[in-house]
Amino acid sequence: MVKQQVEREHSPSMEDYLEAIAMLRDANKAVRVSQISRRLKVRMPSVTSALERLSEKGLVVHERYRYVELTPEGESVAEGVVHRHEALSRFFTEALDIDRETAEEDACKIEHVISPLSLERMIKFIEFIQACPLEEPNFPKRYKYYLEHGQLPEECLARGLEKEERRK
Amino acid sequence: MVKQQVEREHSPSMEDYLEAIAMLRDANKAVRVSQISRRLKVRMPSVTSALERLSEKGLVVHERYRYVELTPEGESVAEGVVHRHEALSRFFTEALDIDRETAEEDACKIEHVISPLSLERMIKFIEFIQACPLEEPNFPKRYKYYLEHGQLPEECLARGLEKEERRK
DNA sequence: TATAATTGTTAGGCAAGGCTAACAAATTTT
DNA sequence: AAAATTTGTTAGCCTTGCCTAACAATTATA
Repeated sequence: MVKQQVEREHSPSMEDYLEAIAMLRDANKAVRVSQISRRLKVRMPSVTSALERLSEKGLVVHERYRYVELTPEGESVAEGVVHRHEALSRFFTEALDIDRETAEEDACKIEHVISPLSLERMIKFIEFIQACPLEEPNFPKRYKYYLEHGQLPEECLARGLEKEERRK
Repeated sequence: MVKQQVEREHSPSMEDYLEAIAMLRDANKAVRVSQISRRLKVRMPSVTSALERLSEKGLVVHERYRYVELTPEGESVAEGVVHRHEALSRFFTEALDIDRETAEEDACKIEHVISPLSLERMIKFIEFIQACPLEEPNFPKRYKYYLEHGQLPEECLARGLEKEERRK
């Protein structure tokens, strides 16, 4: 069986534009070039030319000097990006206990390249650790202890010692 | 306090070249343009021009028609990339139980964009789950059960049921 | 060693995606 | 409504990073 890399449909840059447009619209209603420009920290001419490329692909509708809208197709691409972003961001904050800012930055980059499988596993991972609180000092707590103190908490060490005992 | 994104020193493409050169050298000794070309699946002229850019940055040494070598600086950049790649790949396979092929692909992409903090946390995460085997049906096992069966294993469900009981 | 095959380079093209400068439309202010 | 401000576009430039075609050097083979 031949490895067939599924070529990404849209570039990171294009995905960023679509995501920004979707989020501005959700927050503001009408989306303007200047807002996209500020949000993505690129100059307005860059936005204009990006919108041209997105129009050609049928992902946005944009008439000169007017508001920007997503086509249904663009909408669904944007939705996918936002979904990946949110899952990643949750995974970083909730599973790895990373600060929100770093989590957001990493999500912004990784959302463009992660495979569907890895994403799904991260989502399942969070579901799992939230649904399976076997002990009171449960998984996330023990993990955080390890992060803070650089060594395992009592209940883990106890086990480890037992093993060493046996070895002696 | 202003957010100061640490601008990545080298592009994903440049990092890929450095990584490939380091790995070919470790496997083969002398590194040739054709090998890099095959490994990265780009044509030879692309390699030639990439090597030119890398030379300008002082990361490789390459005389026309001769072998390719890393400078100490290029060496250390390559080392960083390889390190990130390996940590990511381990995290995907060992923590998320993803197949090696997908793990490698994702590592190849994410190694260029992940923050030092997130990487460090993934490494710590693996250390932790390997060092803290609190129960025999321990974390990785329970997680895999959840992946396979779509529901929590016995020992987790028992707990959940208790709670539901209390609610009634 | 002459020839063939392989390897590598040069030249030149192209798309993406950013930028500035200059201008034009739209909107706001007076 | 005229002037000023803001917003958006056009034109044109630049870099990265890939490509093909043609040629040149190197290496292997007859």
